[in-house]
Amino acid sequence: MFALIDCNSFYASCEKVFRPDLTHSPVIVLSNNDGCVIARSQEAKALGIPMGIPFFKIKHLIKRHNVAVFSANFRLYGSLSARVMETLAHFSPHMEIYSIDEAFLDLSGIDDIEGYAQTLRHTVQQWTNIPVSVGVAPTKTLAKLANHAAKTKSGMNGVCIFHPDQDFRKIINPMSINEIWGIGKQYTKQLQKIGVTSVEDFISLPSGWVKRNMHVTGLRTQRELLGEPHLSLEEQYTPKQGICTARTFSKAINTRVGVQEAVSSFAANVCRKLRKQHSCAYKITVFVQTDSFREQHPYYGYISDVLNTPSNDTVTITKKALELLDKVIKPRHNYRKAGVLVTNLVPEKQLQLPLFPPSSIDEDDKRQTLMQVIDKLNHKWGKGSIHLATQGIKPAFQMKQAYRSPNYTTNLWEVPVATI
DNA sequence: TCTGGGGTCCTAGGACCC
DNA sequence: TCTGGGGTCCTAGGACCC
Repeated sequence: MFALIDCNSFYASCEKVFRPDLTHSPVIVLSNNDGCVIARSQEAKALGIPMGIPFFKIKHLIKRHNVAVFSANFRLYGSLSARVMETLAHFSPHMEIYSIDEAFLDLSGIDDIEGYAQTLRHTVQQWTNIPVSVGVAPTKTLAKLANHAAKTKSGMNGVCIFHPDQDFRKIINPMSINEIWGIGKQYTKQLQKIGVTSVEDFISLPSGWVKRNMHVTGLRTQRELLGEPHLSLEEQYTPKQGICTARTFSKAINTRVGVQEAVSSFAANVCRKLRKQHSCAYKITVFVQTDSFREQHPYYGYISDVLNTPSNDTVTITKKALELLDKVIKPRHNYRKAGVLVTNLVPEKQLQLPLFPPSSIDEDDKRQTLMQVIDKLNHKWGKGSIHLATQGIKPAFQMKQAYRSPNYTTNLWEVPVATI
């Protein structure tokens, strides 16, 4: 049996952990640049604040209902996520961390699953102060639906179990197809067109139709809903196949230097992530975009190139990224977004050296040491404490974060203070 | 004034090979 | 008039997820 443990309103719950005064208040968390709503506490959902809505459109609601507003603080959420996952690891030797706020556990061999799930829930609450819901079922896709039921149906007490020998169809059949894991906006639209609206409708579709229109992934989803497991627990860490850093600028940038500084920073960030997972990249892509909301014909340009030798060196990759930027940027445009993407990743240790290396092995070693020092300093003193000059001293692309909470758990100067 | 970021997987189609 | 068959690899684009 698979259990899916999902943190309730995770980012909003994180913001409440060190703010007991907000325990019963509506709380929302905003995306980068304080652009739109990406998380809402239960109380905020009840006020009718939709997911993803631009912040400026709900300012009146915020004022009227005294909603607590936070800029996204991903450091804090990452740190609290680790605490939750460590707690969950006590409950099964087999766990898959699926996202920042979700994990699958293998609960095979547990007799009293209901009691076990309740204990798990209370333990996470007590140890981390984060509320979670638990769904248990014979397949991952069904566990997702069980979790959804645990969250939304009254009387479930945060736990919902689909035993294979029990008639859980009564619960899932009426559910809407867009609750199914793997059926998103487009498929929902397509399915509704042919009159398929409930889980039951979807299950009864001929598999030929599903295969034709939703490919093998759709077919897998259908089978999983019937109780046949087709997805297994992925316990092993797999390195990422692509790494990207992209940002919307708080204000449009109309100078070449401004965009160069942004792209330099993104390249540096991508390299830091590459080194963290011990990978090197062959291919680099740079993209820029003008304002897609205000311009009638916004410009989206992207360009890629491959390196002779894969690298995770900030100087090498930044140089290449700036070269590419020069080719893709058009003058007299107001840029609103840019990004750097690296793909064709290979493990650091298995580098294929070129026949005629451009630099000596000694120089490479020196460069690697330099990167290690940079990573250490930035880890200790904060991102960007030391950086290439091309990233700029006072860059124009700085993010807007007017409502950021303290880094309670990761910065000694921001730990909560108790006064008596 | 104001609209996020970072990933995965799958398929179709083109280039190229023998 | 009529134009093979069977592969591989790569890329772009579209779907999905949180």
